[in-house]
Amino acid sequence: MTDRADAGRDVVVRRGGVPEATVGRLPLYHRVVVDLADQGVETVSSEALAATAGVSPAKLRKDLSFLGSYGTRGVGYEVSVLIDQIGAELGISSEWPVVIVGVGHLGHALANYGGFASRGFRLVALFDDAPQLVGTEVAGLTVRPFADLPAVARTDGVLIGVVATPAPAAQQVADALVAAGVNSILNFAPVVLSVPSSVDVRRVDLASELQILAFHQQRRGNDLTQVAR
Amino acid sequence: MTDRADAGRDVVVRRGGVPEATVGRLPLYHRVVVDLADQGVETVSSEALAATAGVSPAKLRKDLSFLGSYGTRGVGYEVSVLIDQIGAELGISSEWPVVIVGVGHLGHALANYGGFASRGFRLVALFDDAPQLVGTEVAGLTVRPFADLPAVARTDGVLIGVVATPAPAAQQVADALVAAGVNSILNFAPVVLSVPSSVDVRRVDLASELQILAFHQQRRGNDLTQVAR
DNA sequence: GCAACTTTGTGCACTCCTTCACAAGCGCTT
DNA sequence: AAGCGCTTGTGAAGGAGTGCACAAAGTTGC
Repeated sequence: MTDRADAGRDVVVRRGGVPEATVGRLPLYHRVVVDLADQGVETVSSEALAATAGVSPAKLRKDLSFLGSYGTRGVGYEVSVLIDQIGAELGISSEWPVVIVGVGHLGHALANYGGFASRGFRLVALFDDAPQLVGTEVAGLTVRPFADLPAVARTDGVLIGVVATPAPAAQQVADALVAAGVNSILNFAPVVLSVPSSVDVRRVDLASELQILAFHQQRRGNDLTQVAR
Repeated sequence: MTDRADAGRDVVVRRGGVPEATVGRLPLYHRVVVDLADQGVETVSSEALAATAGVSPAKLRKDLSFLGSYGTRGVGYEVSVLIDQIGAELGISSEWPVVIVGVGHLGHALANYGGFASRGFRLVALFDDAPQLVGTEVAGLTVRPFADLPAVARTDGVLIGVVATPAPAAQQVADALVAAGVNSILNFAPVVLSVPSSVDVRRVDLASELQILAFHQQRRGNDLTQVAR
């Protein structure tokens, strides 16, 4: 009866086995501990850190435990150790070359975002085909025509690309990125990109976020009218 | 937080009980079915719709089933019905007034985002205290000093606000929004906002998204070196 | 050097979400 | 009008994520 009951699948995944939900919170934790370090804090308890990050202490401890045991019982976590360990897990030690396609307002905003270098990213190129943009300088980089993508991607080994174009252009931009060897895409265009399964796409969509807020707002409103007679 | 012992634990939550994970996907579904309607498609199966939205058919059907039974067995879903039902669930019939605080590149990009009206939102004001911005016109609206917020919020009944300021200003902007009666905040500043528990905050953070991509990229690379000997 | 105190790390139970598999139901064809 | 093929809707199972509670392990004070 117990033919394959002992198959080692029930074991909690260890090396490299950080749960997805935890991965999603690591950048937040990283930001918070860096801020603490800037404020001169050297040691922090899970309770204080959790409060700052807006999560529960138990969740925070469990998340950190996936990276190893870097806390000191009775004391807390050393901030510098957390920065190093979370950073290592996120690959901040490496320097990922990144390109942005689309230099409208959004592309401008992203290019001028100050936190690239300190988080392990290096912005290597901006692409846009609008004639009035090509050749201009944005955030210290010269805007290049999109046709230059393959060359840049090959030279710099770009694996991560940001799509900040209008919706109609997004799919063919994504296709070109994939063809150029990019296999992680951050998509700000309000479309669902169709890419090979080997490519990882994350979608950031203003309207979706607003609609989720509105949904909760509406539900709250309904509850209130019910509760408040 | 609230102790509601009588909450239907055995019974499947019914009226207004759409699971959070489903809520997060409804805007995506809505966008996809609207696109289909624009293309002249009148009927769609869960399989086709799921493929277009990038989710599994079973998940899609279960998600839609929380809104009611609006499909026809053997045929599929009528696109126009889905638009109406998902729209109703998301509160698109109402028109939520929204304000944006911070009119840098990001604020510009958000203000010029075309999809507000068609998704149940109405952008009622832009705020920024930079002297060179106040009084200028952006996306058909005149940029106003942040001090005008309370008046606008009261007049238009604003419940949803977008924070597109630099990090240092975000917290006090959030405080002012809350004081003005806004209780849903979409925060693009890379900080954790501290707000009363009655206020709903969603955070959109470029760096976090990139870091999650980088994490997977790194893991993929490690796997490859391991697998490929 | 020991006891009291503090805080981590984690097993366990529980809830939430996803996937599977199939009966129920609808339209089309013959 | 009856059967056949297709697709929805949904119970049930499985898996992932969260919260609880406490033992383990470190520090401080005496």
